[in-house]
Amino acid sequence: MDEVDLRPERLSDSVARYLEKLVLEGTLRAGDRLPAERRLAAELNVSRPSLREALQKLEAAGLVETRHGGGTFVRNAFGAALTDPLIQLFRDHPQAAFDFIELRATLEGMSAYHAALRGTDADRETLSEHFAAMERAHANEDPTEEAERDADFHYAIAEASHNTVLMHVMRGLLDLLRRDVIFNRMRLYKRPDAREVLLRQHQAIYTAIMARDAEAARAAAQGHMAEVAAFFRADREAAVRDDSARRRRARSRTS
Amino acid sequence: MDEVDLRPERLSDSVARYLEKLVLEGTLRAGDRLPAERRLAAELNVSRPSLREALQKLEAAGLVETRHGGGTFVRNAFGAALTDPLIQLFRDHPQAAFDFIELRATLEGMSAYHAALRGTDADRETLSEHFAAMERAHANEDPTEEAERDADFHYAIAEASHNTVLMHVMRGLLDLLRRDVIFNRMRLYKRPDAREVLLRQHQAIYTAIMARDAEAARAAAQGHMAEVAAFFRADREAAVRDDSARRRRARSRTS
DNA sequence: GTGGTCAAGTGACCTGGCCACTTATCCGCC
DNA sequence: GGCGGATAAGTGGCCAGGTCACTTGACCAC
Repeated sequence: MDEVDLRPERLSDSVARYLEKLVLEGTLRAGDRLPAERRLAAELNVSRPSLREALQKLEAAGLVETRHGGGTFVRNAFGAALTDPLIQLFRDHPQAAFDFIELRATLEGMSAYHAALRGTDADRETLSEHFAAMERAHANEDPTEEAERDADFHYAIAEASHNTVLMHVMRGLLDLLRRDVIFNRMRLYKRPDAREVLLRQHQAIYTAIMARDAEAARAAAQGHMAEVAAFFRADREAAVRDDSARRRRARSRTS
Repeated sequence: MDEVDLRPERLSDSVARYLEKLVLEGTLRAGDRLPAERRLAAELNVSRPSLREALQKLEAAGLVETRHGGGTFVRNAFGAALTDPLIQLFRDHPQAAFDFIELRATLEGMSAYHAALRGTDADRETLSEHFAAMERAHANEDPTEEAERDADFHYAIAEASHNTVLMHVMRGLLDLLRRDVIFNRMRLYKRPDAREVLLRQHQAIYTAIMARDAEAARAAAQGHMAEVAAFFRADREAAVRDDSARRRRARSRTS
């Protein structure tokens, strides 16, 4: 028996869906200003709270932007791509991002370890291909591409570990990462020293697995993630320094 | 000039962020029911509409689910995303249970390690309670109850590790155990020798964490899972023997 | 022009209410 | 004793109507 859900749709949901449709169809274009809440509510024959709930949802989804005394505006549809709810979660709660990296360190270590032990020749071959692709992206100075190939590489290791459950979990974690390309990764990969270091570490993991040295593979993978954590931390600290510098400039201007 | 945004946060957004934090930290667990809107609004000192806007956003993000006359419930955002595919996996490939145990060995090790390092006094207290409950269930010879308390104990360790992401992943995995999708643990717990050994190993993990000995805690947890794997293997072999015998009997009846 | 003031319009937030649905309890029937 | 249906309490869904703070633009004085 398939599960069904006959619950009637919430009013705010159908309103949100209606407005979403208008944006997608192009009836409402980016930059357009929506009618005032009171008016729009009247036009749609719904109460203002219901309309507001719908607008909040659209804003959370990145489709719309509201300015306090100004009005509500349609945003670039492009904006919708970079506002995944889960990503948002990690952005709003920085500690969770650290926990994420810490967990990945352990799982990447386990992946690399078992990949070295149990990887077949076919696994090694695909791994080699992925590593080569990563090197090419690195040479091309294409950070976005490099980040993608990075995720591919790590997933290939998980596959080579021949632990299906680990594979599934890693896939979930890496998907999260992939969707985050724009925020964290770009900043990480823009630093030339970081890109260089990361590539060398990938190389270390790769050679250890190819040499069937399980312990070395695990150590390399964990070291790699430790480095990512360090960069991440440094990135945060750099932001703090920038803040301080900005404050200094601001003060010197006013003095 | 750098872009700045001094607009004050919307009330509904800070409410949403607050509730998000509770879910991330594990204060609100998946399946928990939130207080009624009127009550929760009063507790947070906000109006019901503002709370509702926050809840709508959380629901859109998949963190929460509301049923019309029933209440609002916390959903397992990551856990579900990570473990839902696993249910399918175990149905199609029962032998993936070995992989499951192997992964758990690593994660339980990580949990125990960090629990020993970072666990607070409050964590140790709840851990003690869970361990005591497990001992009671053991003495009462109640396998079902003992298995439940077992899962509780392991989850308490994950909580004490203070890695929120690890916590959610472990919760997803332990839920699979609880729902018995992986193997019939009842059979495991029915073997008196197994129960005895498992309890002793739990004791070892427990004392190591209480003594703040991280390495010992990890070793104990990993050893524990190794033992589970061994029992499981034996159990499977016994099941195979039973099946063969049953088929022989069935054939002899029909002949 | 430039700077300031002022009023209209807007979103943010609240109070207080009604209705529909869900749940559990209890009661009467079988 | 168990089972099905009524009932009551609690819950989310929705609305009306209002206050406040902010933005905007027009207007005015300098």
